[in-house]
Amino acid sequence: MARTPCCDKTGLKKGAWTEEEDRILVSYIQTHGHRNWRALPKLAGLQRCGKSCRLRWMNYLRPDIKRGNFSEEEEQAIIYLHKTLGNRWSSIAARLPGRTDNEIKNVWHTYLKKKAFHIVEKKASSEGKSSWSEGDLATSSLSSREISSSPSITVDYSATTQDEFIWDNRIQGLEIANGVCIDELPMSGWADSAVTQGEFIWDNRIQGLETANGVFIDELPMAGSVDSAGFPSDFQTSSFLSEDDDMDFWIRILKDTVDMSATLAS
DNA sequence: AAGAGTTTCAACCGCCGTTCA
DNA sequence: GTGAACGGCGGTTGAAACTCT
Repeated sequence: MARTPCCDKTGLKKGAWTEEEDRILVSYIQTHGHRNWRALPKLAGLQRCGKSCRLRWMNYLRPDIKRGNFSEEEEQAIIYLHKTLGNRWSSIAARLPGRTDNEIKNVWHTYLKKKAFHIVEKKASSEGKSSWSEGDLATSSLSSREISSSPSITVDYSATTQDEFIWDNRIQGLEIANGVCIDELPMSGWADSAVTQGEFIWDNRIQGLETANGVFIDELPMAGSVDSAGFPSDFQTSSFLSEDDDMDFWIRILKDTVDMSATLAS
């Protein structure tokens, strides 16, 4: 069966938005919000499809959008987060306040990718490797320490409320030291709903860990604004793990996270 | 000055997961 | 349980701006 189009495009305008269209969209959203993107253009009196309105608002008109060039710190953060998350632009954008996924994607493809390659190339050269390829970027054990000699990544985990906020730099330090973002751990799809405490078998150890500790890993208190202190002085930063560590790698991160969470909460 | 080539980035497209009737 | 509607996402496009010759 043919897929239904997102909207009837006959008579709808495409291409660059005019100032007048922007004004209408902003005015409508400020007054009524944007509960239903598909219905919005008709209600606002715009000859655009709902998706186009959403994109324009999310990527350009939102009041919290930060315009202008990316700072050195933001570039370092993108390179580091891309190494960790891959092309998950929205996940990367969620950690850079005021920046959109589209903007980050554009910046990556225009010049940051080359910059990251340059760092990998420099590393390969210092290790006596004669040549490098695009794959090296994805597989290299590039840590934030190699991206910048003094990492200063400003990350905003604003997904949960400030009331629940129990944060200090140790969790960020845990992420940086291990080259991961804790809330991106591969938890979904692995868990066996039948698992109980003590039944730690290969595929369900993560859920077992949750059960044993009475927590949900993705609800750990990691949200809130993080300052850019980078590595806390008392945190071990010399333990970047290779991809070969696989499940043990993740288990160790989760165990550390659970322990840390308990310490912070007490 | 002007035309060609390159870069930038806003916008579009189509797929996918979630929600809801 | 099912399928349509919807929002969100990443890949891609193409016009405008910029640089080079």
